[in-house]
Amino acid sequence: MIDARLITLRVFARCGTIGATAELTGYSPSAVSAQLRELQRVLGMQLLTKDGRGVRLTATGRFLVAGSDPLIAQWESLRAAAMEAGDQVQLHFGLGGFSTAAAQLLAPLAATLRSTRPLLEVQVLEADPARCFDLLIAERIDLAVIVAMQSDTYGEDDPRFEQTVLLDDPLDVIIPGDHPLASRETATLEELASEPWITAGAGSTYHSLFTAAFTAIGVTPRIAHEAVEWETHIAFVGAGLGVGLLPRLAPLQGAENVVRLRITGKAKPTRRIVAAVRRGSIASPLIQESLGILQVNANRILSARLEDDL
Amino acid sequence: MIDARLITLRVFARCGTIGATAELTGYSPSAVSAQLRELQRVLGMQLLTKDGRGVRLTATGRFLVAGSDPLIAQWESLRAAAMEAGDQVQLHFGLGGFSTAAAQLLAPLAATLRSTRPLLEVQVLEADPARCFDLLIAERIDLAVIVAMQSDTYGEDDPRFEQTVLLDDPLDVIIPGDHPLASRETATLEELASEPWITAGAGSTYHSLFTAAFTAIGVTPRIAHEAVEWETHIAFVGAGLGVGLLPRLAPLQGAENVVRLRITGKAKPTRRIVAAVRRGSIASPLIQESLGILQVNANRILSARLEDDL
DNA sequence: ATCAATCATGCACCTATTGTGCAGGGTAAT
DNA sequence: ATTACCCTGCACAATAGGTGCATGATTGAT
Repeated sequence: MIDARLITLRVFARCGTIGATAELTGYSPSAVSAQLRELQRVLGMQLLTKDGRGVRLTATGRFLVAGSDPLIAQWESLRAAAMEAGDQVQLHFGLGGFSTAAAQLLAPLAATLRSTRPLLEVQVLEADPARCFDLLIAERIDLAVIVAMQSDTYGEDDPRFEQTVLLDDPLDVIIPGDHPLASRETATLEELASEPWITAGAGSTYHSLFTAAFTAIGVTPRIAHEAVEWETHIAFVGAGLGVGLLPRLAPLQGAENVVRLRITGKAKPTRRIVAAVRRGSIASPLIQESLGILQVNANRILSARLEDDL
Repeated sequence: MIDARLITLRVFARCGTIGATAELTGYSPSAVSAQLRELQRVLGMQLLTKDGRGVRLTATGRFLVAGSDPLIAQWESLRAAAMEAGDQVQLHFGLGGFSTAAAQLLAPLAATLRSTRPLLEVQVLEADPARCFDLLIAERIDLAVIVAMQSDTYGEDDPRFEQTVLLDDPLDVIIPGDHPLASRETATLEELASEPWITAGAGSTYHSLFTAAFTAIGVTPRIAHEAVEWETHIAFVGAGLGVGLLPRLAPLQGAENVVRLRITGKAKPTRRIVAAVRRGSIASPLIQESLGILQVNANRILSARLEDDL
């Protein structure tokens, strides 16, 4: 119910460029440009200034964007309360998440919702955590399952979101089958410190997890290779190119010549998996139900592990 | 920036019928109907139910409308703060008021604004107090100058508005020039209690002022005639049909055979003239400036009276 | 009981908002 | 200087959203 042009402005405040805003919102750059111009006209405010070859928010623009956070939250909250009060049915629901989460948590959620709410059209978008937040701002999705990250752009207590912890997913090490430690059940990071490591590209979510794990024990690992998909990681390890970290949730699915070991010792790196929604919307019955389903699934995974560990 | 369809819903909540909503918002009934249907669709809520030959808000609808009050206020507040912070210029400004106020207070205000803000397009709508509030809700006007009234629909502390007292305008009596009291300067209501009275139609703002004045002294006046315009009141009095009340602000403008007397005694009826704006918008620089101008004019009127009284 | 009045809504039609795609112009980087 | 990048203006197209009239349903009056 908040004017779409204001949403566009908020997305622009995140992206900084018209082009990126267009990509994120699904409009063309011309449309974004025209929308923002129109917004300035109806409000009688100058929100943008030319800045080099791009445009930049004015002080007024930044003020408006910052001030609109509580407005959005209040609307979400009102909408949620009305849905709750009226026992109404929602007809569209956008979910976002990264690959493993999408597979392990979002897919079952979507399936369950499809059966409990036949009228609901569920849409799942695979996207990395940062983009998930962007998509939440752009109102392209309503709920995201992501790896918690303390990036410089989105904090845990960002006024635009509310986050709920789903589960802590520990990282295992994967090593080649012919590695000296391959017959072990567990290993410490220190034991593997001098190995050639395979990691994700700098800037990705996993890279920061990776470096955090090693700075915790005061070691700078030697990075031999970079891979994007877990499947590639595993293949690299299987080819004997080095060792790597693999989240417990990511399946090893019959890989040749790769062994997975639990990490013990002081540094036990984990990734925290959280659900994020726009602030205010958490009271919505659909969100509540979804969070419940996610939590149940997360607990199922956790208890399966406990049995596994016995 | 709040979706126009939500505004329409709010207006409907006031009016109760699609037709009245259309009239107030300036749309056609079909458009209002379509808008509300579309609103229900995008929100996935049932807001209206058939009720006889009309429609009625559902519980969800009422909930949503009530909950949207703070949302609107917050937006107005944000908008005002941004205008203030950015020193921006507004380009449209809608004013509303009833006849005397429009003439005595709104006209000078509009004139002043036209000179201080050449870019601003000022629009004045003449409407009675109740309709002014409706027009504020419908966002057709931004500021209204009205007679304070404790009607059943709009209270002084309505969450949708903020009101500022401009001046208290005393009511005088007007009597025919050949009346026994015509040579006096003042009179009490009691002295005139048995006269035939001329008043406004039941339901109008002035009618309630009129009755309030007489219930204060415990008298039920005999109502001889009803008139809408002050000019008609005056003409009736001039024709010797009875006596009437006339606000000090309303000019007697060379009427034949009519004398105006100040009212003294226990009951000194006055009408309180206030400015009303949508809640939150009062911090806007344009509103602030306008209220200042109105206040200056009101004080000018008051001091002119003081001189007059000497 | 009939008739008229009152309301909402569906439909055909139209307008104008709002979108796209491409060309152009200004600015920074190589 | 050349290239690459980003925003914007323009012609054009889609479509959301408007009006007016006819229709159907319901209430109140004659």
